[in-house]
Amino acid sequence: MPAHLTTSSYATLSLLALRPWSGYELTEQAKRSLRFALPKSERSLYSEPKKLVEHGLATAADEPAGKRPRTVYTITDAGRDALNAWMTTRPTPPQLEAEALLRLLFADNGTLDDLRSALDAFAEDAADLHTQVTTINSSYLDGDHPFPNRTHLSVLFATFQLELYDLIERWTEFAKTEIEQWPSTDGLGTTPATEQILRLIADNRPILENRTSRNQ
Amino acid sequence: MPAHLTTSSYATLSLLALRPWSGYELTEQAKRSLRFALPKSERSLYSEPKKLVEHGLATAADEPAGKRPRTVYTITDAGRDALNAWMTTRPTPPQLEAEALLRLLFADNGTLDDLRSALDAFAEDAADLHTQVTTINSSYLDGDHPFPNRTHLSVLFATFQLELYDLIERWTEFAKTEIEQWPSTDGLGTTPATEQILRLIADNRPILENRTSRNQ
DNA sequence: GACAGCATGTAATGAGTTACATGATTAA
DNA sequence: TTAATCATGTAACTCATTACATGCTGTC
Repeated sequence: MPAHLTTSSYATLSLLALRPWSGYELTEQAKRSLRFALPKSERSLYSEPKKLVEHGLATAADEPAGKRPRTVYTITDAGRDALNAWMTTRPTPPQLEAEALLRLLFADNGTLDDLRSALDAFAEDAADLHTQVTTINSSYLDGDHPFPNRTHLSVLFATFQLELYDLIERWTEFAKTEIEQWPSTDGLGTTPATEQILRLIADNRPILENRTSRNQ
Repeated sequence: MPAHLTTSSYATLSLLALRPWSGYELTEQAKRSLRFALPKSERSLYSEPKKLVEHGLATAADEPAGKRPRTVYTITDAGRDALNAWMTTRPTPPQLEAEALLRLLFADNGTLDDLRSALDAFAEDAADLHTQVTTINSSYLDGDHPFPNRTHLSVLFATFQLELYDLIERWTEFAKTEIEQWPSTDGLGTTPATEQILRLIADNRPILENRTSRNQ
């Protein structure tokens, strides 16, 4: 009995729905697109297609490139059906993994400078990703999309990334302004600023808006 | 040679820096706080403290509760040093896992209704998390924090979550408005709306602001 | 005193990452 | 022709999740 299908399996299947790919091509493609929605499935895509074949959702064909073996995977009708069915199910909740936030939460184990560096790195990484997404999408204006009839999807998809990275950059600025007031990382407890933020939270009012540019 | 220390190890170590915990308590605590920065370390926290002990960063004491074994872990000086050192290193880039976004990227394998449902679920999950964070933090106003002298950290930490969930809710609204114009999920390619968005991206101008409330 | 639920932990399984190996292709 | 890099895949290992086992605690 083959193992159960995971989100990574369906992501792989979704790629196969576009066209047949070799294992290597799948990992490359995952690095480009899947990475922004399912980062973990980047390297594991050598085992996923095999699982799909076991389930009858794809077929494997050996197409040696020279003397090297090369396996090309193709989706089956059953695979398309499975994909259709998956599309009707409820997606799992979003999860953010951000080590920089962990550093903030436990910042009292380090210095203020450590915390500032962590926040700077957070913003930098977001700016990098921002640039990547902008570059790729700008090229679509020149008709450079690998699947031109899917541009409407990938562009709407990209808007989320851009907003997210923008948020990270704006929030980081805010956080850095807040900690400028701190004499140290530890033991401060409920500072006046903390209390103001807590009131905003309790009243469900926006925080960055109310505290940014109102210089401390 | 014990296995290498991961981010989860340091997260565990950070909790131990607060006070000693049993294995069970650690997993419970992880569900509360760590979950928002490092979602994966929720259940794996039974093996992490053992690894810390192997490295000499924590000690394990058997404190049976009745006849049941119960192991309580305590951080060592070497553990605090390791934590200090970790705090000076660069955090890894943030990663978002969002199956709902995957559904959007490959929406042409399903119906428009499937896509709408996925987006609704995305917003709902964000609203849920939003409520959770608001509830917990509101209680801090009544002095209800388990580590009162750390309130400044956990509240600033929470502001990021709130902004993120708010973004998800706003973006979802935007995305739903965009797809209202679509006759189907597949084959649209570069629609007029898509092209306008692409221009905003290329010019590095904000997207939601420019397209929301300008009714299509 | 029986049942539900909390507290506690181990074991088994499956997923994801890293390291490695090796053939093809291109640049110098 | 050597070196560098790309394309291709396997194997080993670590990590994460799930399932399970068992004892305590309260309550009706």
